[in-house]
Amino acid sequence: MQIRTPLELGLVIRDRRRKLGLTQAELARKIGAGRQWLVAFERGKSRAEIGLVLRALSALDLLLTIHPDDLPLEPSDGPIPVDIHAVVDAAKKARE
Amino acid sequence: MQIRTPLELGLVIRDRRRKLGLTQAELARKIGAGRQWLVAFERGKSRAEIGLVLRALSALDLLLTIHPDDLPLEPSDGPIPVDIHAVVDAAKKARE
DNA sequence: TTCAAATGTCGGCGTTCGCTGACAATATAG
DNA sequence: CTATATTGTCAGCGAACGCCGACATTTGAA
Repeated sequence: MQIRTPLELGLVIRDRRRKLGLTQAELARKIGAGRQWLVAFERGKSRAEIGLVLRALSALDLLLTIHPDDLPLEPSDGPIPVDIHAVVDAAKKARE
Repeated sequence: MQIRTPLELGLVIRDRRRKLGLTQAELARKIGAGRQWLVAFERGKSRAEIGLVLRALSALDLLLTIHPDDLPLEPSDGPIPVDIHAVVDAAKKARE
C-alpha cells in the first residue's frame, strides 16, 4: 500500500484496526493517545504528530518503508504525478 | 528502508536531501515549511505533523509504503510456492 | 425494532506547535 | 588561515495540538 496523504494513512490504520478486531478506544489506549485523537487521525487529520502515528503503526504490526521512486517496487501504472510545489504555493497564497 | 522512529525518519530525509544536493533552506521552501522545522525534524522531532512530513517525502521523490509484517515485501530469492487464489481472495475480503 | 456498543462531535484547558528574525556554531571553499 | 555558506539555537508570537468529559449519532446484534 502506497501512502501519499494523511487521509490514506488514516484509512489504512482504520482498516487494519478493524481487521484485528480492535475498537478505537482500545487502540488509542494501546498507543497512549486519546480516543478523539484516533477519531481525527483516521479521518485524515493532516497535523497529527508522527510520534503517535508511528506508535499506531507499531501497535497494529504494520511496517513502514521508504524508498526512492526511481527504484519502483511494482511497475506502476500508478499514482498521478502531482506538482507538489504548485500545490503548496497555492495553499500558502490562499492563507494570506 | 524500514522506519520505526521519528529519528530514523529524519535521518532518511536528511540523507536523501543531501544526495539530491539540496540545502535545508531549499527543501524547507519547497515543502512550504520553515527552515527551523526541518532542522528539528531531521533531528528526530517526535511531534512534527505528518502533513509536512509527507510533503517532504514527496518533494524528495521518496515513496512511503505500508504493509502488514506478516506479508513480506520482497520474496526472498528462490520461487516461493504461493496459492494465488487464496491470496486474491484474502485481498478481496480485506477491501470490504 | 430495540438497545447497547462504537463512533463522531463539542467546549474548555494547558501545552506545544511552526513561524519569523536574529545570532552562534560548524562546514566548506579559496 | 579567512571568508562564506550551511546548519543549529534562541525568544516571542498566534494558532492548533491532544487531552478530558459529556453528549449526539451511527452501527450491529438480539
